[in-house]
Amino acid sequence: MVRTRFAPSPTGHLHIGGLRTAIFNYFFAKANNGEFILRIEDTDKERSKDEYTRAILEGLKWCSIDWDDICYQSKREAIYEKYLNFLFEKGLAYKCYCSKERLEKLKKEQLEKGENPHYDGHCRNLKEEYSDKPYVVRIKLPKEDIDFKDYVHGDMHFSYKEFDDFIIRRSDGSFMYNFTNVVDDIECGITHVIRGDDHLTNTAKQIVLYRLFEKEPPEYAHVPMILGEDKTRLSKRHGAKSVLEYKEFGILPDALVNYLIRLGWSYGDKEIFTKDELIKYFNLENLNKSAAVFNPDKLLWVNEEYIKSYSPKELLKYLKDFLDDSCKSFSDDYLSKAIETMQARAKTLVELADGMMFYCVEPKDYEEKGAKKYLKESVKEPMKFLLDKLKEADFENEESLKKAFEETMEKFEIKMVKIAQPVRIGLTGRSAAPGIYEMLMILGKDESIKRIEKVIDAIPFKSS
RNA sequence: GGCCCUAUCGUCUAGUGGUUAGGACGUCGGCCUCUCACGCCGAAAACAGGGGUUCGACUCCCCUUGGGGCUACCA
Repeated sequence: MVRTRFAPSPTGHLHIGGLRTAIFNYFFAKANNGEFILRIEDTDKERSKDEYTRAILEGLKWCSIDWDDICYQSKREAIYEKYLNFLFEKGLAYKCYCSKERLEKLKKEQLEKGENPHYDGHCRNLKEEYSDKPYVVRIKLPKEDIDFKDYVHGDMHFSYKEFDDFIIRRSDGSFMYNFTNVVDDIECGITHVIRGDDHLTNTAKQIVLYRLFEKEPPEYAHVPMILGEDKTRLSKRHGAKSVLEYKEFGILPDALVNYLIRLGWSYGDKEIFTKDELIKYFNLENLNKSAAVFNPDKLLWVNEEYIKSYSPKELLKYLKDFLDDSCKSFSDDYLSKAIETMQARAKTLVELADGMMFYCVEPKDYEEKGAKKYLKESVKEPMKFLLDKLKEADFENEESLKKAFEETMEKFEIKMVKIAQPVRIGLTGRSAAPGIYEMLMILGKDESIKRIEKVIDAIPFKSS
Protein backbone atom coordinates (compact mmCIF):
# COMPACT_ATOMS: atom_id res chain seq x y z
CA MET A 1 0.00 0.00 0.00
CA VAL A 2 1.11 3.50 -0.75
CA ARG A 3 2.03 5.53 2.31
CA THR A 4 3.21 9.10 2.10
CA ARG A 5 4.00 11.61 4.76
CA PHE A 6 4.37 15.27 5.38
CA ALA A 7 7.13 15.93 7.87
CA PRO A 8 7.29 19.57 8.91
CA SER A 9 9.51 20.84 11.66
CA PRO A 10 7.63 23.10 14.04
CA THR A 11 10.12 25.93 13.82
CA GLY A 12 7.75 28.30 12.08
CA HIS A 13 4.22 28.64 10.79
CA LEU A 14 2.90 26.50 7.99
CA HIS A 15 3.76 28.37 4.85
CA ILE A 16 2.75 28.06 1.24
CA GLY A 17 5.67 25.84 0.28
CA GLY A 18 5.05 23.43 3.12
CA LEU A 19 1.36 23.28 2.43
CA ARG A 20 2.01 22.48 -1.20
CA THR A 21 4.28 19.61 -0.22
CA ALA A 22 1.56 18.33 2.09
CA ILE A 23 -0.99 18.63 -0.70
CA PHE A 24 1.14 16.64 -3.14
CA ASN A 25 1.64 13.90 -0.57
CA TYR A 26 -1.99 13.88 0.41
CA PHE A 27 -3.38 13.61 -3.10
CA PHE A 28 -0.82 11.11 -4.22
CA ALA A 29 -1.77 8.88 -1.31
CA LYS A 30 -5.49 9.34 -1.92
CA ALA A 31 -5.10 8.84 -5.65
CA ASN A 32 -3.55 5.46 -4.90
CA ASN A 33 -5.88 4.40 -2.14
CA GLY A 34 -3.06 4.84 0.30
CA GLU A 35 -2.42 6.58 3.58
CA PHE A 36 -1.10 9.97 4.40
CA ILE A 37 0.90 10.36 7.60
CA LEU A 38 1.78 13.52 9.44
CA ARG A 39 5.05 13.54 11.30
CA ILE A 40 6.15 16.44 13.42
CA GLU A 41 9.93 16.62 13.26
CA ASP A 42 10.67 18.30 16.54
CA THR A 43 14.14 16.98 17.27
CA ASP A 44 15.65 20.45 17.30
CA LYS A 45 14.75 21.35 20.85
CA GLU A 46 16.16 24.82 20.49
CA ARG A 47 13.89 25.95 17.71
CA SER A 48 10.80 23.76 17.95
CA LYS A 49 7.74 25.28 19.57
CA ASP A 50 4.33 23.89 20.44
CA GLU A 51 2.55 26.93 19.10
CA TYR A 52 4.01 26.22 15.68
CA THR A 53 2.85 22.62 15.86
CA ARG A 54 -0.64 23.87 16.61
CA ALA A 55 -0.51 26.34 13.76
CA ILE A 56 0.59 23.65 11.32
CA LEU A 57 -2.23 21.35 12.35
CA GLU A 58 -4.73 24.17 12.14
CA GLY A 59 -3.54 25.16 8.69
CA LEU A 60 -3.80 21.63 7.37
CA LYS A 61 -7.23 21.15 8.90
CA TRP A 62 -8.44 24.38 7.39
CA CYS A 63 -7.47 23.01 3.98
CA SER A 64 -9.06 19.64 4.75
CA ILE A 65 -5.76 17.86 4.37
CA ASP A 66 -6.58 15.09 6.82
CA TRP A 67 -3.96 12.69 8.05
CA ASP A 68 -4.49 9.02 8.74
CA ASP A 69 -1.92 9.05 11.50
CA ILE A 70 0.32 11.48 13.30
CA CYS A 71 3.53 11.05 15.26
CA TYR A 72 6.04 13.22 17.04
CA GLN A 73 9.74 12.52 16.72
CA SER A 74 10.43 13.81 20.20
CA LYS A 75 8.52 10.82 21.57
CA ARG A 76 10.43 8.23 19.61
CA GLU A 77 13.84 8.34 21.24
CA ALA A 78 13.78 4.64 22.07
CA ILE A 79 13.35 3.69 18.45
CA TYR A 80 16.25 5.85 17.35
CA GLU A 81 18.33 4.31 20.11
CA LYS A 82 17.58 0.88 18.73
CA TYR A 83 18.67 1.80 15.24
CA LEU A 84 21.77 3.48 16.57
CA ASN A 85 22.75 0.33 18.45
CA PHE A 86 22.35 -1.66 15.28
CA LEU A 87 24.89 0.60 13.66
CA PHE A 88 27.29 0.32 16.59
CA GLU A 89 27.00 -3.45 16.63
CA LYS A 90 27.81 -3.58 12.96
CA GLY A 91 30.70 -1.20 13.46
CA LEU A 92 29.13 1.31 11.08
CA ALA A 93 29.06 4.22 13.48
CA TYR A 94 31.48 5.66 16.00
CA LYS A 95 31.78 8.20 18.75
CA CYS A 96 33.66 11.33 17.88
CA TYR A 97 35.18 13.42 20.63
CA CYS A 98 36.53 16.18 18.44
CA SER A 99 35.90 19.61 19.84
CA LYS A 100 34.08 22.25 17.87
CA GLU A 101 37.26 24.26 17.89
CA ARG A 102 39.23 21.46 16.24
CA LEU A 103 36.52 21.04 13.66
CA GLU A 104 36.45 24.71 12.85
CA LYS A 105 40.20 24.83 12.53
CA LEU A 106 40.13 21.78 10.27
CA LYS A 107 37.50 23.33 8.06
CA LYS A 108 39.45 26.55 7.80
CA GLU A 109 42.64 24.77 6.83
CA GLN A 110 40.89 22.69 4.21
CA LEU A 111 39.29 25.76 2.73
CA GLU A 112 42.63 27.51 2.58
CA LYS A 113 44.12 24.60 0.71
CA GLY A 114 41.24 24.80 -1.72
CA GLU A 115 39.79 21.52 -0.54
CA ASN A 116 36.20 20.82 0.27
CA PRO A 117 35.66 20.80 4.00
CA HIS A 118 35.20 17.26 5.22
CA TYR A 119 35.64 15.60 8.55
CA ASP A 120 39.05 13.92 8.52
CA GLY A 121 38.07 10.74 10.35
CA HIS A 122 40.16 11.62 13.38
CA CYS A 123 38.07 9.52 15.78
CA ARG A 124 37.06 6.88 13.30
CA ASN A 125 39.34 4.17 14.59
CA LEU A 126 39.67 5.30 18.15
CA LYS A 127 40.09 2.33 20.48
CA GLU A 128 39.39 3.93 23.83
CA GLU A 129 36.16 5.45 25.11
CA TYR A 130 36.00 8.49 27.35
CA SER A 131 33.07 8.47 29.68
CA ASP A 132 33.73 12.00 30.84
CA LYS A 133 34.03 13.63 27.43
CA PRO A 134 31.11 14.80 25.30
CA TYR A 135 30.83 13.14 21.94
CA VAL A 136 28.75 13.04 18.80
CA VAL A 137 28.01 9.92 16.80
CA ARG A 138 29.13 9.75 13.22
CA ILE A 139 28.56 7.11 10.61
CA LYS A 140 31.37 5.47 8.71
CA LEU A 141 30.68 6.61 5.22
CA PRO A 142 31.06 3.71 2.77
CA LYS A 143 33.24 4.40 -0.24
CA GLU A 144 30.47 3.72 -2.69
CA ASP A 145 28.80 6.12 -5.03
CA ILE A 146 25.15 6.83 -4.48
CA ASP A 147 22.51 6.33 -7.14
CA PHE A 148 18.79 6.69 -6.96
CA LYS A 149 15.88 7.28 -9.21
CA ASP A 150 13.68 10.29 -8.82
CA TYR A 151 10.22 10.61 -10.31
CA VAL A 152 10.76 14.11 -11.50
CA HIS A 153 14.49 14.38 -12.06
CA GLY A 154 15.23 10.88 -13.33
CA ASP A 155 18.49 9.12 -12.50
CA MET A 156 20.51 10.82 -9.82
CA HIS A 157 24.14 10.20 -9.08
CA PHE A 158 26.42 11.42 -6.31
CA SER A 159 30.03 10.57 -5.63
CA TYR A 160 30.74 9.43 -2.09
CA LYS A 161 33.58 11.92 -2.14
CA GLU A 162 31.05 14.69 -1.76
CA PHE A 163 30.21 13.49 1.72
CA ASP A 164 32.00 12.69 4.93
CA ASP A 165 31.33 10.80 8.14
CA PHE A 166 28.35 12.93 8.96
CA ILE A 167 26.89 13.30 12.43
CA ILE A 168 23.72 11.43 13.30
CA ARG A 169 23.56 12.20 17.00
CA ARG A 170 24.42 15.43 18.71
CA SER A 171 26.50 15.75 21.84
CA ASP A 172 23.35 16.52 23.80
CA GLY A 173 22.07 13.07 22.86
CA SER A 174 19.44 14.22 20.37
CA PHE A 175 19.37 12.80 16.89
CA MET A 176 19.79 14.65 13.65
CA TYR A 177 17.38 15.14 10.81
CA ASN A 178 18.78 12.73 8.26
CA PHE A 179 18.90 9.96 10.80
CA THR A 180 15.44 10.34 12.35
CA ASN A 181 13.94 10.95 8.97
CA VAL A 182 15.20 7.64 7.63
CA VAL A 183 14.41 5.67 10.76
CA ASP A 184 10.86 6.98 10.83
CA ASP A 185 10.29 6.41 7.15
CA ILE A 186 11.38 2.83 7.63
CA GLU A 187 9.28 2.38 10.77
CA CYS A 188 6.20 3.97 9.24
CA GLY A 189 6.54 1.99 6.05
CA ILE A 190 6.68 5.09 3.89
CA THR A 191 6.68 4.05 0.25
CA HIS A 192 6.95 7.43 -1.47
CA VAL A 193 8.82 10.46 -0.32
CA ILE A 194 7.56 13.62 -1.94
CA ARG A 195 9.39 16.75 -0.84
CA GLY A 196 11.07 19.89 -2.11
CA ASP A 197 14.08 19.50 -4.37
CA ASP A 198 16.16 21.38 -1.84
CA HIS A 199 16.41 17.94 -0.24
CA LEU A 200 18.12 16.31 -3.21
CA THR A 201 21.49 16.26 -1.46
CA ASN A 202 19.93 15.06 1.77
CA THR A 203 18.41 12.18 -0.12
CA ALA A 204 21.86 11.00 -1.13
CA LYS A 205 22.92 11.01 2.52
CA GLN A 206 19.74 9.23 3.51
CA ILE A 207 20.30 6.55 0.90
CA VAL A 208 23.62 5.87 2.63
CA LEU A 209 21.71 5.33 5.87
CA TYR A 210 19.28 2.96 4.21
CA ARG A 211 22.25 0.92 3.05
CA LEU A 212 23.76 0.83 6.50
CA PHE A 213 20.41 -0.27 7.90
CA GLU A 214 20.18 -2.86 5.11
CA LYS A 215 16.80 -1.49 4.04
CA GLU A 216 15.35 -0.60 0.70
CA PRO A 217 14.87 3.13 0.27
CA PRO A 218 11.42 4.42 -0.74
CA GLU A 219 10.66 6.01 -4.07
CA TYR A 220 11.39 9.68 -4.40
CA ALA A 221 9.80 12.65 -6.05
CA HIS A 222 11.62 15.92 -5.51
CA VAL A 223 9.27 18.68 -6.45
CA PRO A 224 10.46 22.07 -7.62
CA MET A 225 10.36 24.88 -5.14
CA ILE A 226 8.19 27.95 -5.09
CA LEU A 227 9.89 31.27 -5.66
CA GLY A 228 8.88 34.83 -4.97
CA GLU A 229 8.28 37.34 -7.71
CA ASP A 230 11.96 38.25 -7.73
CA LYS A 231 12.71 34.57 -8.34
CA THR A 232 14.38 34.05 -5.04
CA ARG A 233 13.17 31.56 -2.51
CA LEU A 234 9.73 32.48 -1.20
CA SER A 235 10.10 34.10 2.16
CA LYS A 236 8.55 36.57 4.52
CA ARG A 237 9.85 39.49 2.64
CA HIS A 238 7.66 38.53 -0.32
CA GLY A 239 4.75 39.71 1.74
CA ALA A 240 3.62 36.33 2.93
CA LYS A 241 2.71 34.31 4.56
CA SER A 242 1.54 31.71 6.81
CA VAL A 243 -1.33 29.73 5.40
CA LEU A 244 -3.67 31.17 7.99
CA GLU A 245 -2.99 34.65 6.71
CA TYR A 246 -4.62 33.64 3.46
CA LYS A 247 -7.61 32.59 5.49
CA GLU A 248 -7.82 36.02 7.02
CA PHE A 249 -7.40 37.58 3.63
CA GLY A 250 -10.58 35.86 2.50
CA ILE A 251 -9.16 33.05 0.40
CA LEU A 252 -11.22 29.86 0.27
CA PRO A 253 -9.21 26.81 1.36
CA ASP A 254 -10.18 24.83 -1.72
CA ALA A 255 -9.05 27.68 -3.91
CA LEU A 256 -5.68 27.81 -2.21
CA VAL A 257 -5.27 24.06 -2.58
CA ASN A 258 -6.30 24.26 -6.23
CA TYR A 259 -3.88 27.08 -6.94
CA LEU A 260 -0.97 25.42 -5.18
CA ILE A 261 -1.35 22.04 -6.77
CA ARG A 262 -1.23 23.64 -10.20
CA LEU A 263 2.07 25.25 -9.27
CA GLY A 264 4.46 22.57 -10.46
CA TRP A 265 1.86 20.11 -11.62
CA SER A 266 -0.59 20.15 -14.49
CA TYR A 267 -3.24 18.11 -16.16
CA GLY A 268 -3.42 19.33 -19.73
CA ASP A 269 -5.18 22.67 -19.91
CA LYS A 270 -7.34 22.09 -16.89
CA GLU A 271 -7.19 24.81 -14.27
CA ILE A 272 -9.99 24.18 -11.80
CA PHE A 273 -10.19 20.85 -10.03
CA THR A 274 -12.63 19.53 -7.50
CA LYS A 275 -11.18 17.44 -4.68
CA ASP A 276 -12.58 14.32 -6.32
CA GLU A 277 -10.93 15.23 -9.58
CA LEU A 278 -7.61 15.72 -7.85
CA ILE A 279 -7.90 12.34 -6.22
CA LYS A 280 -8.67 10.90 -9.61
CA TYR A 281 -6.05 12.71 -11.67
CA PHE A 282 -3.11 13.52 -9.43
CA ASN A 283 0.06 11.72 -10.39
CA LEU A 284 3.81 12.07 -10.09
CA GLU A 285 4.40 11.91 -13.82
CA ASN A 286 2.93 15.33 -14.51
CA LEU A 287 5.05 17.10 -11.95
CA ASN A 288 7.11 19.87 -13.41
CA LYS A 289 10.88 20.06 -13.04
CA SER A 290 11.58 23.74 -12.65
CA ALA A 291 10.85 26.17 -9.86
CA ALA A 292 7.64 28.18 -10.06
CA VAL A 293 7.01 31.78 -9.19
CA PHE A 294 4.14 32.38 -6.80
CA ASN A 295 1.59 34.62 -8.48
CA PRO A 296 -0.95 36.26 -6.13
CA ASP A 297 -3.04 37.50 -9.06
CA LYS A 298 -3.73 34.02 -10.25
CA LEU A 299 -4.56 32.86 -6.74
CA LEU A 300 -7.12 35.65 -6.63
CA TRP A 301 -8.57 34.51 -9.92
CA VAL A 302 -8.87 30.93 -8.72
CA ASN A 303 -10.51 32.19 -5.55
CA GLU A 304 -12.95 34.21 -7.63
CA GLU A 305 -13.83 31.10 -9.61
CA TYR A 306 -14.55 29.22 -6.41
CA ILE A 307 -16.64 32.03 -5.01
CA LYS A 308 -18.72 32.02 -8.17
CA SER A 309 -19.13 28.27 -8.19
CA TYR A 310 -20.15 27.77 -4.56
CA SER A 311 -23.78 27.77 -3.57
CA PRO A 312 -24.68 30.81 -1.42
CA LYS A 313 -25.35 28.49 1.51
CA GLU A 314 -21.86 26.96 1.28
CA LEU A 315 -20.30 30.34 0.96
CA LEU A 316 -22.15 31.61 3.98
CA LYS A 317 -20.33 29.09 6.18
CA TYR A 318 -17.01 30.62 5.28
CA LEU A 319 -18.36 34.14 5.18
CA LYS A 320 -19.64 34.24 8.74
CA ASP A 321 -16.18 35.09 10.08
CA PHE A 322 -16.10 38.12 7.84
CA LEU A 323 -19.58 39.52 8.22
CA ASP A 324 -20.20 42.50 10.40
CA ASP A 325 -22.17 42.01 13.60
CA SER A 326 -25.04 43.94 12.11
CA CYS A 327 -25.62 41.02 9.74
CA LYS A 328 -26.05 38.52 12.55
CA SER A 329 -29.72 39.29 13.11
CA PHE A 330 -30.61 38.34 9.55
CA SER A 331 -31.68 34.87 8.53
CA ASP A 332 -29.46 32.56 6.51
CA ASP A 333 -32.03 32.71 3.74
CA TYR A 334 -31.87 36.47 3.57
CA LEU A 335 -28.07 36.47 3.64
CA SER A 336 -27.92 33.77 1.00
CA LYS A 337 -30.00 35.87 -1.36
CA ALA A 338 -27.72 38.80 -0.68
CA ILE A 339 -24.63 36.68 -1.31
CA GLU A 340 -25.98 35.49 -4.60
CA THR A 341 -26.05 39.02 -5.97
CA MET A 342 -22.44 39.60 -4.91
CA GLN A 343 -20.75 36.37 -5.95
CA ALA A 344 -19.64 37.58 -9.35
CA ARG A 345 -18.39 40.81 -7.84
CA ALA A 346 -15.86 39.64 -5.27
CA LYS A 347 -12.40 38.15 -5.47
CA THR A 348 -12.17 37.47 -1.75
CA LEU A 349 -14.50 36.86 1.17
CA VAL A 350 -13.44 40.20 2.57
CA GLU A 351 -14.66 41.93 -0.57
CA LEU A 352 -17.81 39.87 -0.55
CA ALA A 353 -18.63 40.70 3.06
CA ASP A 354 -17.90 44.34 2.48
CA GLY A 355 -19.94 44.49 -0.71
CA MET A 356 -23.07 43.06 0.88
CA MET A 357 -23.01 45.14 4.04
CA PHE A 358 -25.71 47.43 2.75
CA TYR A 359 -28.19 44.58 2.79
CA CYS A 360 -27.90 44.59 6.57
CA VAL A 361 -27.34 48.21 7.44
CA GLU A 362 -28.43 51.33 5.62
CA PRO A 363 -25.68 53.54 4.18
CA LYS A 364 -24.30 56.11 6.57
CA ASP A 365 -23.23 58.43 3.82
CA TYR A 366 -23.03 58.56 0.07
CA GLU A 367 -19.91 58.02 -1.98
CA GLU A 368 -18.79 61.52 -2.88
CA LYS A 369 -17.91 61.01 -6.51
CA GLY A 370 -21.02 59.09 -7.48
CA ALA A 371 -23.33 61.35 -5.51
CA LYS A 372 -21.96 64.44 -7.19
CA LYS A 373 -22.43 62.89 -10.58
CA TYR A 374 -25.90 61.41 -10.18
CA LEU A 375 -27.77 63.26 -7.41
CA LYS A 376 -28.52 66.32 -9.49
CA GLU A 377 -31.45 68.69 -9.22
CA SER A 378 -32.75 67.49 -12.59
CA VAL A 379 -33.53 64.03 -11.25
CA LYS A 380 -35.42 65.20 -8.20
CA GLU A 381 -38.82 65.22 -9.90
CA PRO A 382 -38.32 61.92 -11.73
CA MET A 383 -37.21 60.34 -8.46
CA LYS A 384 -40.30 61.56 -6.66
CA PHE A 385 -42.44 60.17 -9.43
CA LEU A 386 -40.58 56.85 -9.30
CA LEU A 387 -41.03 56.71 -5.55
CA ASP A 388 -44.79 57.04 -5.90
CA LYS A 389 -44.85 54.29 -8.49
CA LEU A 390 -42.72 52.04 -6.30
CA LYS A 391 -45.06 52.57 -3.40
CA GLU A 392 -47.75 50.94 -5.50
CA ALA A 393 -45.48 48.23 -6.90
CA ASP A 394 -45.23 44.60 -5.93
CA PHE A 395 -41.72 43.99 -4.59
CA GLU A 396 -42.10 40.26 -4.97
CA ASN A 397 -42.45 40.72 -8.69
CA GLU A 398 -39.59 41.95 -10.84
CA GLU A 399 -41.91 42.90 -13.70
CA SER A 400 -43.87 45.16 -11.43
CA LEU A 401 -40.70 47.00 -10.40
CA LYS A 402 -39.57 47.21 -13.98
CA LYS A 403 -42.85 48.84 -14.89
CA ALA A 404 -42.35 51.58 -12.31
CA PHE A 405 -38.97 52.44 -13.80
CA GLU A 406 -40.20 52.28 -17.38
CA GLU A 407 -43.09 54.61 -16.69
CA THR A 408 -40.73 57.08 -15.10
CA MET A 409 -38.33 56.94 -18.02
CA GLU A 410 -41.14 57.44 -20.46
CA LYS A 411 -42.75 60.34 -18.67
CA PHE A 412 -39.55 62.31 -18.27
CA GLU A 413 -37.87 61.00 -21.43
CA ILE A 414 -34.76 60.00 -19.61
CA LYS A 415 -32.49 56.97 -19.72
CA MET A 416 -32.44 54.22 -17.14
CA VAL A 417 -29.05 55.26 -15.83
CA LYS A 418 -30.42 58.62 -14.74
CA ILE A 419 -32.78 57.10 -12.22
CA ALA A 420 -31.08 53.78 -11.55
CA GLN A 421 -27.93 55.38 -10.22
CA PRO A 422 -29.62 57.70 -7.73
CA VAL A 423 -31.63 54.73 -6.50
CA ARG A 424 -28.48 52.64 -6.30
CA ILE A 425 -26.72 55.31 -4.29
CA GLY A 426 -29.70 55.62 -2.01
CA LEU A 427 -29.86 51.90 -1.45
CA THR A 428 -26.17 51.22 -1.04
CA GLY A 429 -24.35 54.50 -0.67
CA ARG A 430 -22.25 53.50 -3.65
CA SER A 431 -22.36 53.84 -7.40
CA ALA A 432 -21.20 50.27 -7.95
CA ALA A 433 -23.46 47.52 -6.69
CA PRO A 434 -25.68 44.64 -7.87
CA GLY A 435 -28.63 45.08 -10.21
CA ILE A 436 -31.39 47.47 -9.16
CA TYR A 437 -34.28 45.04 -9.24
CA GLU A 438 -32.54 42.28 -7.34
CA MET A 439 -31.52 44.71 -4.64
CA LEU A 440 -35.03 46.13 -4.32
CA MET A 441 -36.54 42.68 -4.10
CA ILE A 442 -34.15 41.53 -1.41
CA LEU A 443 -34.30 44.70 0.67
CA GLY A 444 -38.08 44.67 0.42
CA LYS A 445 -40.58 47.44 0.04
CA ASP A 446 -40.38 49.20 3.39
CA GLU A 447 -36.62 49.36 3.60
CA SER A 448 -36.25 50.34 -0.04
CA ILE A 449 -38.83 53.12 0.15
CA LYS A 450 -37.21 54.44 3.30
CA ARG A 451 -33.78 54.64 1.69
CA ILE A 452 -35.08 56.17 -1.52
CA GLU A 453 -36.97 58.86 0.39
CA LYS A 454 -33.77 59.65 2.19
CA VAL A 455 -31.75 59.99 -0.97
CA ILE A 456 -34.37 62.23 -2.56
CA ASP A 457 -33.93 64.55 0.40
CA ALA A 458 -30.23 64.66 -0.36
CA ILE A 459 -30.84 65.96 -3.89
CA PRO A 460 -29.17 68.11 -5.02
CA PHE A 461 -26.10 66.61 -3.39
CA LYS A 462 -23.84 68.97 -1.51
CA SER A 463 -20.48 67.68 -0.38
CA SER A 464 -19.84 68.25 3.27
C1' G B 1 34.87 27.58 -4.37
C1' G B 2 32.78 22.28 -4.85
C1' C B 3 28.47 19.32 -5.89
C1' C B 4 23.40 19.01 -7.50
C1' C B 5 18.89 20.77 -9.93
C1' U B 6 16.87 23.86 -13.69
C1' A B 7 15.68 27.06 -18.47
C1' U B 8 8.61 27.76 -23.74
C1' C B 9 4.75 34.53 -23.60
C1' G B 10 5.69 39.24 -17.60
C1' U B 11 3.64 34.71 -14.57
C1' C B 12 1.58 29.37 -14.31
C1' U B 13 1.91 25.85 -18.07
C1' A B 14 0.74 22.27 -22.83
C1' G B 15 4.19 20.30 -26.06
C1' U B 16 8.17 14.28 -25.96
C1' G B 17 11.77 15.19 -34.10
C1' G B 18 7.78 17.69 -38.87
C1' U B 19 2.32 22.43 -34.88
C1' U B 20 0.01 28.98 -37.93
C1' A B 21 4.13 26.69 -30.71
C1' G B 22 -1.95 25.60 -27.55
C1' G B 23 -4.42 27.04 -22.82
C1' A B 24 -4.76 30.02 -18.15
C1' C B 25 -3.62 34.58 -15.10
C1' G B 26 -2.44 39.48 -15.95
C1' U B 27 -2.46 43.57 -19.76
C1' C B 28 -4.98 46.10 -23.89
C1' G B 29 -9.32 46.62 -27.24
C1' G B 30 -14.59 45.47 -28.31
C1' C B 31 -19.60 43.46 -27.31
C1' C B 32 -23.36 43.04 -23.45
C1' U B 33 -25.38 46.82 -19.98
C1' C B 34 -29.09 50.61 -14.87
C1' U B 35 -23.49 51.06 -12.16
C1' C B 36 -19.70 47.66 -10.99
C1' A B 37 -18.75 42.98 -11.97
C1' C B 38 -19.76 38.37 -14.56
C1' G B 39 -20.04 36.48 -19.48
C1' C B 40 -18.67 36.59 -24.64
C1' C B 41 -15.30 38.07 -28.77
C1' G B 42 -10.50 39.76 -30.19
C1' A B 43 -5.19 41.62 -29.74
C1' A B 44 -0.17 42.07 -28.17
C1' A B 45 3.09 38.54 -25.78
C1' A B 46 7.60 32.88 -25.47
C1' C B 47 11.04 28.25 -27.28
C1' A B 48 18.15 32.20 -23.15
C1' G B 49 22.77 32.03 -26.52
C1' G B 50 26.24 28.98 -29.27
C1' G B 51 27.73 24.46 -31.20
C1' G B 52 26.57 19.54 -32.75
C1' U B 53 23.18 14.86 -34.12
C1' U B 54 19.37 14.65 -38.06
C1' C B 55 16.49 15.30 -44.42
C1' G B 56 14.31 18.17 -40.39
C1' A B 57 14.98 20.43 -34.00
C1' C B 58 11.26 23.90 -28.73
C1' U B 59 11.83 18.67 -28.47
C1' C B 60 18.17 14.53 -28.36
C1' C B 61 23.72 15.63 -26.92
C1' C B 62 27.63 19.24 -25.45
C1' C B 63 29.25 24.13 -23.94
C1' U B 64 28.12 29.10 -22.24
C1' U B 65 24.96 32.20 -19.63
C1' G B 66 21.00 32.98 -16.26
C1' G B 67 18.11 31.20 -11.96
C1' G B 68 17.67 27.95 -7.70
C1' G B 69 19.45 24.50 -3.98
C1' C B 70 22.98 21.96 -0.84
C1' U B 71 27.74 22.31 1.25
C1' A B 72 25.59 22.82 10.06
C1' C B 73 26.22 19.21 16.54
C1' C B 74 18.94 23.29 11.24
C1' A B 75 15.04 20.70 9.17
